[in-house]
Amino acid sequence: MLRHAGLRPTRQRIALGELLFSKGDRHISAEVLFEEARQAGVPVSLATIYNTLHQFTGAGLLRAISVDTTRTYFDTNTGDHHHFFLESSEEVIDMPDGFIRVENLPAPPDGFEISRVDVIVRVRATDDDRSR
Amino acid sequence: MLRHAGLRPTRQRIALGELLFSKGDRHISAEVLFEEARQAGVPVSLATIYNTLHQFTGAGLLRAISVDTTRTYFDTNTGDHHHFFLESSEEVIDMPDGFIRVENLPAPPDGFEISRVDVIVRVRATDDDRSR
DNA sequence: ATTTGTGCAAATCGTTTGCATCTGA
DNA sequence: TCAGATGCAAACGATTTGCACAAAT
Repeated sequence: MLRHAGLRPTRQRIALGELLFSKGDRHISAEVLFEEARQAGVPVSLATIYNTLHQFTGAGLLRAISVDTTRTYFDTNTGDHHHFFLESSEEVIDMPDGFIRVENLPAPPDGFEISRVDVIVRVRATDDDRSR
Repeated sequence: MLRHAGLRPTRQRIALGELLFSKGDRHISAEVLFEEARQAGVPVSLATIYNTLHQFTGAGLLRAISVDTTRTYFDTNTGDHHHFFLESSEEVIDMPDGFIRVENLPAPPDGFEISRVDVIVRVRATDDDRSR
């Protein structure tokens, strides 16, 4: 898989790849992956986590999502789908597939073509106090 | 306007409000607004820019958009509309109104209600070299 | 042997905070 | 007068970078 993506299969890339892709679809931040690696006994530095996430993204194995300005989330599902964002817990979850259809998209500005359409449905707990 | 929002009309808030709202709909970052204020001869600190942007957002005068993890953009158009994001220039522009219809939205997870639906259409220059 | 990746620590960058000072009501 | 606002500089947290060392081909 790594070799196919033009990346040298190193210890840490293999380990991170396993952490990322063997548990189904995930939305993970660098910090969390770092922590998981640490707990799995994989010796890896935070710098390498970032490098790897970006290389994987460049290779099309991951997709970066911006929902939250403070953190970048990486999505292991690179297919065509959209997300819920739980505002309270700052969690990103996949929207069940086959839903959402974006209709009547306007033409992009002249000289531009669509690269991706992101739909993010922000949700909050129903019984939250709405005083803010 | 400020008073109506429960904010004291201070020199800097008035000045920033004018910069923000007298040029039609805008998508602006703290840094850029700071620069504009500086050039307009408005004495204001960056901290106050941030305070003001957040207060305005809290008061419903602005809306924060996250398209780019590095920066927060504030939109002076708080109505129901969506955006194009020009990947090359990191610019946010409004989508002409009356377009885009999001159909067949799945129900939010149990105990949650929709707070906002954001659609971001990322576009890139047509003649860009696609080698990356 | 060469090239590419990794780890560390320091550097960056946007943003936030603490606190003394000022200002609008 | 005095609560609330501002400015400064220091603090922060996520991410990036420079460079010496290690590992893959």
